[in-house]
Amino acid sequence: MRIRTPIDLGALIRERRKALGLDQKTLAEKVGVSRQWIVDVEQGKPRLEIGLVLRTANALGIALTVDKPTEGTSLAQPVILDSIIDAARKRRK
Amino acid sequence: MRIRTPIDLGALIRERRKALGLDQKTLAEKVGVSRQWIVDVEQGKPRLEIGLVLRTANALGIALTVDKPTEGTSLAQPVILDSIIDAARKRRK
DNA sequence: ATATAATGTCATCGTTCGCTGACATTGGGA
DNA sequence: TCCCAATGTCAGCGAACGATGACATTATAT
Repeated sequence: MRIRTPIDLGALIRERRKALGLDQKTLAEKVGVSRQWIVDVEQGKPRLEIGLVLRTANALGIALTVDKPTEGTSLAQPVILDSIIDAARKRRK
Repeated sequence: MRIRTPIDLGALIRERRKALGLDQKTLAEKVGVSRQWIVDVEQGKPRLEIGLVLRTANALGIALTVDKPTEGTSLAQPVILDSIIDAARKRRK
């Protein structure tokens, strides 16, 4: 399933939360945000923090992935991506 | 490749921007944000707006997808969820 | 039908955002 | 080597966030 908008992601978070048998209060406690925030993200509010959104997705076992560019394009190989990410993490610290 | 944090996504955005031969100013104009915002997202700032982040990814042709849970399996196991959440809490503090 | 749980909605407040513009530093082409 | 492009960094400001708590509405269990 393709994620294009905050509404797409919010609907997925709600679906997965219900599939896991959790209510909004329980998920909020597990993620470490307010229940109001869970309401907001499930409703697809566009101005929420990307860090909290990714954390919520991770907490629900939602694996966001990016497809590799199709063969023939000149984009970077996976190993280069990994080193870029490693470098970014080092800069963060 | 798996996107877990704003830094993961920021590094990917920068890599794809360069692969497309764009500079920060050009991408900013294409997305409709400031160049400062592009600097921020590439550096993995966690508190940026999810709506702008997704719009930037879309503008670069980055397709974010979510794998469906395999048929017959129950979703993520509770113990795995708990450890992920515990890790998230430790990072937040 | 009733009671409780879950969700939706709203307001307040301290904090941070995104834009803008300027300036410093680094990268890259000639 | 030089010059310009690209990127990094910084500050001020109006607007919105996330937490909190309360209340209304809907869903669900009995």
